[in-house]
Amino acid sequence: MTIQLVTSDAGVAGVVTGLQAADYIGVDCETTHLNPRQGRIRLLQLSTGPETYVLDLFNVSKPALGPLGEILAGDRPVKILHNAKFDAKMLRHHAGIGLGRLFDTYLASRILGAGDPERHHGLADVAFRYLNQQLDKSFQKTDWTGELTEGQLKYAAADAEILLPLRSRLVEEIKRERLIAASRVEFECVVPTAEMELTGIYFDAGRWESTVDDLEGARAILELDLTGELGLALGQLDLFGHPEINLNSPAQVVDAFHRLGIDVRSTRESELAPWAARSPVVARFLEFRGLQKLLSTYGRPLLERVDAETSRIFTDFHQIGTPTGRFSSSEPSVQQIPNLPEIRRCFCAPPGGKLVIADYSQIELRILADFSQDPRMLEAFHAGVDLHRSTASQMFRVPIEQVTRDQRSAAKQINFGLMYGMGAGALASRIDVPLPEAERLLATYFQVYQRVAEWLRSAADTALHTGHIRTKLGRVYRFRVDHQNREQVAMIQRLGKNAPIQGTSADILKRAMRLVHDALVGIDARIVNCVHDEIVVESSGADAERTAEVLRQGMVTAGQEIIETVPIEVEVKISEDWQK
DNA sequence: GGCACCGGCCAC
DNA sequence: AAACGTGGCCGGTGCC
Repeated sequence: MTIQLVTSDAGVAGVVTGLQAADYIGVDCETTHLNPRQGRIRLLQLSTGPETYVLDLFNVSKPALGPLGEILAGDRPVKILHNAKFDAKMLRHHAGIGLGRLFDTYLASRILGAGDPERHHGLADVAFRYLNQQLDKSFQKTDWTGELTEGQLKYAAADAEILLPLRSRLVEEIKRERLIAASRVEFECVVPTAEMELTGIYFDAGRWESTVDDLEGARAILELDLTGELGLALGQLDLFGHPEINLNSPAQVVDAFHRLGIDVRSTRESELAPWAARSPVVARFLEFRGLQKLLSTYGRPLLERVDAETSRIFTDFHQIGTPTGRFSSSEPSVQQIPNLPEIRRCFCAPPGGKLVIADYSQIELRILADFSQDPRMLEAFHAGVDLHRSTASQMFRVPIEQVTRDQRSAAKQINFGLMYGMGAGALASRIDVPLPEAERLLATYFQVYQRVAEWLRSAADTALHTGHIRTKLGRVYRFRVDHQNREQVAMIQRLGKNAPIQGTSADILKRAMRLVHDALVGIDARIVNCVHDEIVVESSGADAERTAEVLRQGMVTAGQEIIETVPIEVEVKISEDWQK
């Protein structure tokens, strides 16, 4: 292979010529920082295999990259990258370049890894696993701002060059494991995810600050009160002779409760809740803990995440964040923001804009209906009736309009719980009935939905006996089964039921992300968040209605592509802020 | 001081 | 006691 170093605008034409005939090109960036807003691209490496071009972007101007941008944005040649989200963000932010058709060796490796937590997926790990080749990553964290060394250039070129043979090997594996459809959806979701991260979520810090002040005031009063009462019970005094206790220490709090005759084993809410009715101190403690959770996790930490210039929060989305295929998000996680109006309303559109919020209606139960082909469940969804009400009506043999609130609630608990592999014991405690009653309810449920019962059984069996499950798209989750370990066997049986459903839901959301992203071209709108069955788009006020229609259409289409026998419903709302 | 673990709890 | 799946994050605790 040869390396061609390009250090001026004049050199770009030669690169374009060299790349045009290629079917595949390896693409990689070296940057001065991992965060696109804090660092720049130093090197852009492009490899056809025999030829590797290394462009020094400190010395090549953005306009000169135009023709190269067209190659990168197109469908051919296919771009091969390792963790393309990173390069996509850098190229979009600093060079205004979008990525077209791509193959991501990182995501491919994760898909093939099928959730194995032992496997690592850095480029060197993947190159070693699939090509048996040692890759030197010691230059990765060197200083990319100054005069570049021969070693740095060779390292940079090698990273791009290896992507071509790596793709070939990974494609063989993907075909062998029948993971083509899942890979395609993942690859096509990279650019929407990258752009969502770059956009960030607008946040009203002023509003949140005043809410935090109020909550802190309320917490301070409770803290004073509880420290007095519980600290006194403990008999602990500080230097000034005042009662002392750490309310954040479950051990100390349990101890204090014991001394007050409150016989609890832990301080978790479900344990304390029954006492709260009789004991004001327990009630106040629970109130304190609620505020403490809110403030410690979301209060100041959220404010510190707000970018001062843009008033936006930039989070990391992990496209394959879980073995089932779901996204996860971190620093901060925007998938676990409490569903409280005073918090959610701070995630809003910038002045003059709108948030368009769309979520799938009961997508996991629809997936269960599709997998099981249960005639009664299918019929309920086709008729468009309230599924939980319909379930209750059939279980309790009452007309649908006579279903009581408790009956519907019990049916709902079962509908949801069974997808997680819930047993009679868990059901009994959730709906507060004796165990035999819960067992009877489950038996009745399975008489109504016989095919659901069969599917759940066979899903658990498949997991246990084949050691893997697949989603509708064919994504695989593999587990090691130790048949001697009873707890683990039970766990795998529950996973066998849940993972295909949860994973299929993730498949659908990712497909939707791509369809929506593409359909929003030309509309003043961009995706700002996604939460498992929900996509949030920020738009201008003028384009909100169009955005809503595009969003609904994209999500429905994605759902219909992947589950064909159950209607898909998407609820869409236009709002100033992130409220349901 | 950093790391791992735990109890606890937020989202879907 | 734990109890139905997937994550991330907090403060406390104990270890090196």
